[in-house]
Amino acid sequence: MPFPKLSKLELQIMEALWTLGASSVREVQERFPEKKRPAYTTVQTMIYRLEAKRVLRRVKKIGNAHIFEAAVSRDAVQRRFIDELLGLFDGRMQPVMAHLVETGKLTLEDVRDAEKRLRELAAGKGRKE
Amino acid sequence: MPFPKLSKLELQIMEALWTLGASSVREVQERFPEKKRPAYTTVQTMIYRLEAKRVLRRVKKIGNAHIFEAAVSRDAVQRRFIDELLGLFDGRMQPVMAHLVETGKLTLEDVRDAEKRLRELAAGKGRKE
DNA sequence: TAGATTCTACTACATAAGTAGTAGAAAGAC
DNA sequence: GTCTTTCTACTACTTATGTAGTAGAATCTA
Repeated sequence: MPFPKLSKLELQIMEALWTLGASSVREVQERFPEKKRPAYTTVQTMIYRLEAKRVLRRVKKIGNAHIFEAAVSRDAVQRRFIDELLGLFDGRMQPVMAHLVETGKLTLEDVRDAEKRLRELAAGKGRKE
Repeated sequence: MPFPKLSKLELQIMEALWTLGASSVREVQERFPEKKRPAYTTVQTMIYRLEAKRVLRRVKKIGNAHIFEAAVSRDAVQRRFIDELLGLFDGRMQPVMAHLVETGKLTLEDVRDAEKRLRELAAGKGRKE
């Protein structure tokens, strides 16, 4: 398998890297909302662990600080996450969708988009894009 | 807050209880596919822990075995899970939906249903229920 | 009722995840 | 060139999670 599972904090750190691009520990740390900002060394530790897992890598040095960048794509990781979650629900999407709609997480546009995509898929089913 | 977060295994155990209704440790254990079935005492331990968290409770005894039942609803737990997931993605639903469609997790029916619900909500917006 | 079976109630232990402190090296400020 | 700041590289500790063994009580079976 391409890469291991990421925990919540790890994912937050990756989010920072995906958003900011290559960054230092400090930059990642400061990406956390002040209220729930972990200590500098906490972020550092997590980054080191992610490095060990090959999920990110150090690309260069600026001043005395290392600069890190993501080594896996946001999409790949998200897919993995979603699959895990669905696995837990045993694929029963109905309640999931219902909740998304009720909480306004899903817009009509999102849904229409999905519908369009589904239609396309249906039309070309059997083919491997 | 009503109840704590559940880990993956814990969730699987709850799934068993939601599906089977009040059950013994043995019944829950046997709900796992043979290949990845944890030891009896593993399930027992998890059930005890869930009991400590008040997520389930023992309701009676049959023979020398305790019978447990869920003390929180499947819906409530699922909602919580979904919200967590979204939080991690920072609410960006588009990739989530895309992935669901691509992997066939979402049917056209699911989507149409959501669309209908959204329309209803839009029509009655501002109103509660 | 004696032996076999099944459970309970504990205990134990490994790995992961979250959190952070410390010592000393490097760089920046003047 | 010294003083200050900032980082790195370790180390440490706590809680959660997954996993399961053991001793002895309770129940079932002949």
